[in-house]
Amino acid sequence: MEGGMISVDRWSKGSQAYFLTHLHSDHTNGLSSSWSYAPLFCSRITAKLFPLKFPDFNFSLLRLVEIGSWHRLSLLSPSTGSPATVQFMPIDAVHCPGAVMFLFRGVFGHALYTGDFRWEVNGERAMKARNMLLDALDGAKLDFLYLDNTYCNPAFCFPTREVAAQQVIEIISSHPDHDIIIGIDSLGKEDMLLQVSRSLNIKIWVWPERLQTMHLLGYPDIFTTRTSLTRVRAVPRYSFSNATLQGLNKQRPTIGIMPSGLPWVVKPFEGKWRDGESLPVTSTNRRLASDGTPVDWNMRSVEKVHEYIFSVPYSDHSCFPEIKHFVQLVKPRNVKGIVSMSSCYVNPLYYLSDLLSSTYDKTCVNPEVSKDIGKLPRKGKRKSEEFTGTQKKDVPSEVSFLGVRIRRVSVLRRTRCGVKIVECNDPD
DNA sequence: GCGATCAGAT
DNA sequence: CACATCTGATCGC
Repeated sequence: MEGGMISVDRWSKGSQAYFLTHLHSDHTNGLSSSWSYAPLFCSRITAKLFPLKFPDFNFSLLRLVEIGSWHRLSLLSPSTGSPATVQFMPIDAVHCPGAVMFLFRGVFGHALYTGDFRWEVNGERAMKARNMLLDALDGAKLDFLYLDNTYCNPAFCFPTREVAAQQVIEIISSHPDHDIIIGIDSLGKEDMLLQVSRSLNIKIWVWPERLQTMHLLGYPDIFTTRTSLTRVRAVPRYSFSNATLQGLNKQRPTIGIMPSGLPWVVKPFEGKWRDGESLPVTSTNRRLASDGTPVDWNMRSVEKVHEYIFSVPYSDHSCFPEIKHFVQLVKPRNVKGIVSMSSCYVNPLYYLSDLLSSTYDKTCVNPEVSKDIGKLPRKGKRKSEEFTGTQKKDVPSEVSFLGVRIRRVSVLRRTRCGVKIVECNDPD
């Protein structure tokens, strides 16, 4: 939309202020060293890491903002050109280093963009952040919530990161003669590695850029780029594969550990499981209930998904019970998921409809969304079929099994897009 | 030839 | 399915 005032994790031209929640690349699409549209607000840690990703950026545009403080922006109303004030507060998202949510206050009311977040129900940092948010709202309801709906499905329920890290430790200590490969990204899961290192009194190998990140973040000297110093290596997730592990095992006995909220799947599951049949723990497959929704993910624990590979439910995104807890807390009038698919749309309200029906402002609901409230997921598995037009067609089993609503388009691609907030509601 | 965008894979 | 990331192809300049 033309004439927006502020953009969050969205970098196209036309806003007067831009906000970056964290430095994962799916939130920086469109940002580059040559980007220079307007001031960019982010947390202190994000600003510190920023040059690693965008070395030639015009840093005079960066505005580091303190978590827990209200900041005032004087902007111009896009429609009238008259001055308009927006206030905002960054709040700890407890996702990866530097990650924050942004709470906005203006003529539109209160709007919260969560970015990616994990607020464990009894987590110390999450509780502090939760109190900060409630204090900032001061009894007001949230008018707009832009929610990290990555795992907004009751099928997703995983332990705290501390428990999951303990599972990693147990896998490593039960393989005393193996080399260990752990798949991680360019940012995030540092605390898991720290917990492993301390508990087993062992250093952890990381690749050179990652070591630089660790140093900038001020982690103690437990990370190294010298392979001879440790049998535990954290490697980029994209370089972690079945083939990699098979290759490594020709040299030395090696196991891989994949920390993820999603089971790490070697191959997509094509077969059929009878309802009620239990899976062996070594299986890579998941069982479907008769309505097509997955079971067995609840309280899912360590899973050996391959001869050499273990999947551990360590997630930097909130799982469903945490999302539910969060939504109950902020009582939003309007919710929009920040993660969507171009081929299928996971309506973030779907499994929250009971919670939202009392507070939800029906007049703000996109008709597409309101139609869905109270509807049941589609049942059963379908055969894959080319999508056309607007008529209902059969959908791939993987899509219906997630219990999502289908919006067909030509490409199968996940998108995570930021948002542009304009003067009078109408988010996006 | 370069950056932005997209498809595909891990 | 997709956690986030990289590589390679293609498009427009």
